[in-house]
Amino acid sequence: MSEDERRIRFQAPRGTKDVLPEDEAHWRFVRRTGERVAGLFGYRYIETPMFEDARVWLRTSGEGTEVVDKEMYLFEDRGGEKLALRPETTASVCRAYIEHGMASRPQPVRLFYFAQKFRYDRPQAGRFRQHSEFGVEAIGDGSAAVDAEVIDLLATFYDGLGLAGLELHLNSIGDGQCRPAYIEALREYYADQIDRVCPDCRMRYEKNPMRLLDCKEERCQEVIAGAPTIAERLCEPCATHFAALRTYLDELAIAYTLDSRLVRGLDYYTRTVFEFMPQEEGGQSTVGAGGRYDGLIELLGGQPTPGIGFGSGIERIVLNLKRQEAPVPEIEPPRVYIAHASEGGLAAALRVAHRLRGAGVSAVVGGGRSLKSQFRHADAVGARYVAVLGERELASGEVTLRDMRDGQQRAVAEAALAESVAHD
RNA sequence: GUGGGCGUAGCCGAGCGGUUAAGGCGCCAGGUUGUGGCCCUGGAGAUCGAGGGUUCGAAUCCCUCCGUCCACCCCA
Repeated sequence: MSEDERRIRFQAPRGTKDVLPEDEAHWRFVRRTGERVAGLFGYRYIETPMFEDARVWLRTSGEGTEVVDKEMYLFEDRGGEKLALRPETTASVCRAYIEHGMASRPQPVRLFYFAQKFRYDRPQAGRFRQHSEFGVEAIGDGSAAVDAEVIDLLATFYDGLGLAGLELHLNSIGDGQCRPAYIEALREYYADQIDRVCPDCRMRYEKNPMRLLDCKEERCQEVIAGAPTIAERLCEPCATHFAALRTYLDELAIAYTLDSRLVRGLDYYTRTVFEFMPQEEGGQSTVGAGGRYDGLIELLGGQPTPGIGFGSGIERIVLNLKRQEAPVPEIEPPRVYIAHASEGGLAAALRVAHRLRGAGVSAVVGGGRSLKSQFRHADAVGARYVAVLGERELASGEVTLRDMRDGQQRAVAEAALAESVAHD
């Protein structure tokens, strides 16, 4: 190794980040809340590989979408398999549903997950090349009641986190029956206005007309305002489904904003689509989003099976919790810090710590330094008690126990230590 | 993929052509005889993001790259 190579300072790759102990309280709170709420709704845990056959996404996400065209991490392994780092989780879970014959389980199959996703984006605040998300999928029941359930689950999750000010945007984008006709109507409308819109929109007109509605360019707004909406063109079944969902949401007292311009970035969505976003203005706003995907299982080679789910980015949740200074449960510091002096003291300290942990009491053993140092250290890590094991204690068989909160000290038999520190 | 701001020790941050590269936080140690939080003293820790150039001389000026942040795009 050359001198130059030896001096390399490694960094986490662009767009990735380390989650450090400073963030532990937030991350574990989000995780615990997700697990708890998923349990409340009867959802079961699933985990799928971080990479798999690239076709799982190439076949489902849609050509012309950013995710497939330019954001996937594609690679070949040593055996020549064409693989991709998971850019989104739903298709992966659906693949598992088919592979493991979950159609023969009671329907719908309710699943939740924590997963990393990878997209080759240009990073910015709240946007990463690797991010984590909490998500659920309910597969095998096309009823609007399941749509309401999934949205309710996500709202309950945010509520449990104490995230305030999120607005639910809701839309129906129709299905194979009505969407083609709508897209035709949209194209017809835009055909006359095509010279008035931005270059991006001209491209959208060709490749992905639904996204025309999503354009933020000033010059396109007037055109969008006059465009036909999907709402007025939904086929009877889609309209009925959407109306039912709205009734259920009203029943659940879940407020929402109808947003006829809400379009998702993946092609497999049908009917219900939704997004939760903070009310403040700003780019990377969406914290959680999802929708129904009634054709997806079939695209992956399974029997026609309806499904709906959402994903919610944990980095963005944590960002919003911090912005709002929302309280999160603190991480418990070690209960007992075991300070020692002399060699025999260290061995005894290890034994005492082992015994405390066996009794369910957290304990850390001080390093080889002066007692003064060990006390400073104990204070710095926030230990409630310090147990001293020095020559006197080794001789007497009792440890000196100091309550760091009030400074009171007393001698305690080793066997009684766990009990002595158990209560406040 | 496009445009812009920024990059000095783990963190914050002064210096902006010639300094042994401030200061604060944090870390480590000491303030006598086995003990924390406050205070005092000392110490470790900086290829001044990287490479190239201009100059007698560059952390300070120029170029390239990398990283980061913001907006767009897209999305969680």
